[in-house]
Amino acid sequence: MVESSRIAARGGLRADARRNRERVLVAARAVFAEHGIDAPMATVARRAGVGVATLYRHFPTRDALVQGAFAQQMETCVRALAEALAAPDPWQGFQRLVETVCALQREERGFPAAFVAAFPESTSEHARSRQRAERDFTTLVRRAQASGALRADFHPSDLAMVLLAHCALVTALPGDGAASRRLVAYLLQSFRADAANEPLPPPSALTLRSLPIAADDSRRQRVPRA
Amino acid sequence: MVESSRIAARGGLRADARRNRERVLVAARAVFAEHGIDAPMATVARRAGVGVATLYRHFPTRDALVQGAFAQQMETCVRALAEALAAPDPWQGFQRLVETVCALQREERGFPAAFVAAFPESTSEHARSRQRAERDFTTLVRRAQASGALRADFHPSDLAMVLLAHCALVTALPGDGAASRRLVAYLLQSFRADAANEPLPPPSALTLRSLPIAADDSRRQRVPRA
DNA sequence: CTCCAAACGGACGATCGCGTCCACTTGAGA
DNA sequence: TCTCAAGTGGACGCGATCGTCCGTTTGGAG
Repeated sequence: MVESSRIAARGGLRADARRNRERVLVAARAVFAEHGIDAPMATVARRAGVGVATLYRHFPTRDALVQGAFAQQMETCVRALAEALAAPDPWQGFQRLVETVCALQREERGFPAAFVAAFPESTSEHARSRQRAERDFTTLVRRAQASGALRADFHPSDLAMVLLAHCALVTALPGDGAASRRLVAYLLQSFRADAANEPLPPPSALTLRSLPIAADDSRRQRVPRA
Repeated sequence: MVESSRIAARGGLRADARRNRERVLVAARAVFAEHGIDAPMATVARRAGVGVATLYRHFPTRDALVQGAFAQQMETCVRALAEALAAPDPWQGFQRLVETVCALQREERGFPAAFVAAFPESTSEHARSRQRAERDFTTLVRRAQASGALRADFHPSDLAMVLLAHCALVTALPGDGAASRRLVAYLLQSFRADAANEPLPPPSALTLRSLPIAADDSRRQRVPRA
């Protein structure tokens, strides 16, 4: 009884199973960072030192694996949003939020694609947390606009736009933080109210939910010109 | 003699070969637009009503096909640059250039990826025209900065940054011109000198040449949650 | 220590895209 | 019309990835 509850408490998995699961997650992060989230499952398995079957038992689909691998980063994003909302100056909060998320995308290679790709899918749990994130972000935007720092015509959907564009930059240019940082800086400046000298085209219907499987980064190889 | 020169004048191809070549190009544009530039060669062949062998004879590699399919758009880009240089107001020229190229990426789906992907490769001819494009663009930037409209810390490499980011947006959101237009508007505003209220991080080493195989858009499919 | 269900690993059949090869067709010069 | 090189099409062999199946191993309860 004591023993069995100890197992249940640790996820109902046998000790070796738990260990393997963890190994797989570590390997997945490494492989995804190196080869993109479309890397062969077998590669992840080999790197983890387990058989494919083991991998598939723990994560039946590639998406499950991706989700597992980057759960921590997602968590960080959620936390960043909470912090942004709690910040005394809403513009500061907004700016920090964008910078934090983009920095995360920059640092954890493979994550950006995962981040963008993760949204469309809907576990009821995920759907709810996503909805909450959107609502919170909208609140943040409104506050920042009310404070006069964020331009009035900024639309919450612009966040998805930024993240998508930024994701591509990071994915396409592994290791080039410079471009990423610069893009973010440009955009943040144009989001300030005092830069709003000209009207914008209408916002897109883009939402964090419901959207785009984005730029994956399968490193395409040039065919050597014969 | 008259006959043979007629053939030579039309590319040295037999009438049916020429016809097929054209069909392939049309099919390629359609297929690339629909499935991304990584679509199976066989799909293009089928759509063109041709055998694979025929396709491969005309275009030995996928890159050759991509290049052929979007040659016209590339041409348009080059022309746009020339026009921008010729414009009386360099800022106007700059702005129109960015808008034109982005519009092109928006309209001809599949082209953005082709555009970005096309640069790294170097036929001597291509290399030269690329170099020229970069030199011309740099000139344009300098003039626009001298006129006082373009912020002084804008760096020519920022163009590549914009195109890359924009490419991802267009590719990921087929049919959503809104996001694309909005991103371009935001960025153009932040490029204006009068928006340069805060310093930027240093520019990346990013060049049009020598760079990134970008976001392809192989439509990844959600695995239906069982 | 014994036992068995949980966990494991890797072989395997299936699918897919690539690019070549070769036997057949056809355009066009004579 | 005749002829043949140019052009064509599709079958084929190769290699990669997927996801499953099944015989073997092992954790841990009794």
